[in-house]
Amino acid sequence: MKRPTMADIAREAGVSKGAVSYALNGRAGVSDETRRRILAIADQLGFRANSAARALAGAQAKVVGLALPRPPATLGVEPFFMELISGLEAELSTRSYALLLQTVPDETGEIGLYRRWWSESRVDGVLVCDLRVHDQRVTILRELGLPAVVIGPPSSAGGLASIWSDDQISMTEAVEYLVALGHRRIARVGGIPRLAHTAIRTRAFGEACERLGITEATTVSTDYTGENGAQVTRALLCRQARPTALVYDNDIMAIAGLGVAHELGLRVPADLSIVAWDDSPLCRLVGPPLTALSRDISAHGVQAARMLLSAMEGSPVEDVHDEPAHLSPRGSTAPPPQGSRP
Amino acid sequence: MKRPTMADIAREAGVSKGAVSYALNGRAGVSDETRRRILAIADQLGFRANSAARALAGAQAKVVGLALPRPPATLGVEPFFMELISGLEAELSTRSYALLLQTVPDETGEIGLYRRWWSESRVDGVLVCDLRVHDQRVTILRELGLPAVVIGPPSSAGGLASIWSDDQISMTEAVEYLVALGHRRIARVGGIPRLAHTAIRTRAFGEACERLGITEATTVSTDYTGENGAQVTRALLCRQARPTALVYDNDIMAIAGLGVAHELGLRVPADLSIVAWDDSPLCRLVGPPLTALSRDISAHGVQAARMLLSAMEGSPVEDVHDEPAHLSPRGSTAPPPQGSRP
DNA sequence: AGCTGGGGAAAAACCGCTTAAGTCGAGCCG
DNA sequence: CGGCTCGACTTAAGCGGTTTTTCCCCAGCT
Repeated sequence: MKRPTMADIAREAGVSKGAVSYALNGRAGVSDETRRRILAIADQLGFRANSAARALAGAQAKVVGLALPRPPATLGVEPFFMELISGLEAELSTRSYALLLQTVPDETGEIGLYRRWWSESRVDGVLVCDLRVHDQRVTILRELGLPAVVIGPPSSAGGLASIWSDDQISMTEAVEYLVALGHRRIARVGGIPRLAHTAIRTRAFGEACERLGITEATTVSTDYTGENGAQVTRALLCRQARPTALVYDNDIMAIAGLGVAHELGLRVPADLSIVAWDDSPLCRLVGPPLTALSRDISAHGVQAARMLLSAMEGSPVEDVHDEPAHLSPRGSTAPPPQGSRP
Repeated sequence: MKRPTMADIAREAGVSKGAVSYALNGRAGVSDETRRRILAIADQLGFRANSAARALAGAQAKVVGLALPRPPATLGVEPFFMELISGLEAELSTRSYALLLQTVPDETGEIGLYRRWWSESRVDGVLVCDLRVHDQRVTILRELGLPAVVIGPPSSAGGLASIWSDDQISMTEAVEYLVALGHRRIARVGGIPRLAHTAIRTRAFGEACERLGITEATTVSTDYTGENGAQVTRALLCRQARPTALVYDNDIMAIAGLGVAHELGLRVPADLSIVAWDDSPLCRLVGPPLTALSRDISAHGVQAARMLLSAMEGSPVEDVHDEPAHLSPRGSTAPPPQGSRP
């Protein structure tokens, strides 16, 4: 089977390739009459512009890239990325952009990938996630002039357009809620510490606790995996004065934590309250359903894709401040057990 | 910043573009001496062949496509795809192939996507999953001559190379295990019925039950979502003579089912045994940990990518029969409650 | 001396599309 | 009626690779 080319259409319509190009791209230079004829023929032949040729001729590749900065093994369980991807996809596909995906082992690898994508002209723009506090990637991207949108706090975006939700607000809400329930010993199972949003959450957690007079407020770091979350939870719950409430940095760890609580014979929420961050359907499916900081990640993705598309068109793009995750109280939180109240 | 091109290298080295091409691609036609010089210069300039130009010149695009045939919303929770993707990625990235991802609403959309990918020369090959019993997609792909590997049973692959694990064996193992524990009323919460592997599992479930003299063996269909799984579970457990064991077609629904059991005051495994299919880390994290049919999806992905790569090279590719999912007994299965034994 | 053969490399064609520049006839104006 | 503008196309030059063809030079043979 042979692919039809513009030359075929031109021959068929008795015009030049150039005219066909103008007609197909909706540009001036051909009469409406001719345009219609060309479009009809193109349609009938099932013509599709060869993406390589188009990209080569200086137009866009119609591809955006997303580097996934987590080891492949941990990606599977983390619903965040898949939801983000489906949001991105939803927007990109309507504009017939494709999404190029690649996992990278670390920041260096990611920078190499951007360099390669750039020098191969493989993508028109990229989305950057998991921002570090001082992130080299933004520097490189600006240097390369590769359009990019950062999914993360603008404070670390180094001038690139960014979309984020204010984790400080959400964290504060969670802590206030727990304190209002009567909790005084609250611990946090945090994510990877070098990530910018983790830092923000850690600070917010600390500040909120201090403001509310909670002196026993620990944050323990993890790598976001369920195993690690379970491990840390176990350690926390075996302490002398165990916390009465745990705040997790993602939902997977929260679910793992729930499992550990069961295992140790602690009742949730009677003996232990649990708050998850990110509210995948899973949170509603476990027993008890988890109180979670929920936000619409997929919508986040849609928005990010939109921003990137307009950045690629060259229009100046404003940082977007998406709605912060808000607390959805469910069955996993309650006042602390009697004995542990002051 | 300007991208170095082959012309730049040629000028620098005082040779022609053609010589550079030969040198870089390790083909005959240049002396070792010249080749070394060219390679050195290319390296020093950080040269990367423009992927569009390369694709245009008839070489490969170095991209493989994966259409995700599920509504974006359900993708997030389903660990299967993400694990598959990370496996694919692991293999593809070592050979510097990129993975192009797109969600499609239905089979028609997917066929359209393949057509478009083909006519745009966007991909060198595709991976097909979620096979239907009589799947149109395989016909189209053969017609287009687009290299493809089917992730699913060869019976529905219509001659395309396929990689699969024998779900019949696994299903039989699960049923035998439950029956050996003493269960007599077993129900199955199945996946989307028009998918080929679902059909295979349904048949295997029915046959195994019949062979073992289990007369009350129902299969209920779902759309694989946790919600649907919960719903169906609720209905099954409210029946007159409720089943003492449930076999789920994925892990998400199994977890949802566990939640429902808790909600109804049934103890797992004392009152109800649960078997999950696909063993994401989640299964080990809930309480009790779920007995599951586990297989290495990521390895499956690696293998699939390898097959596709060799199919794209034109070598004949044998169907691969991956190891079937095998039962990992955990805390969610036990003999049925006393009263319900015959 | 003349012919052949072959290796190393230059030259040029080509892939399919975009786009600047050029052509040509029609319409308008002074 | 000459000169101009303008719309509708055509021409042709890239884009950055690959591949085919051509060319040159020199060794080897008759």
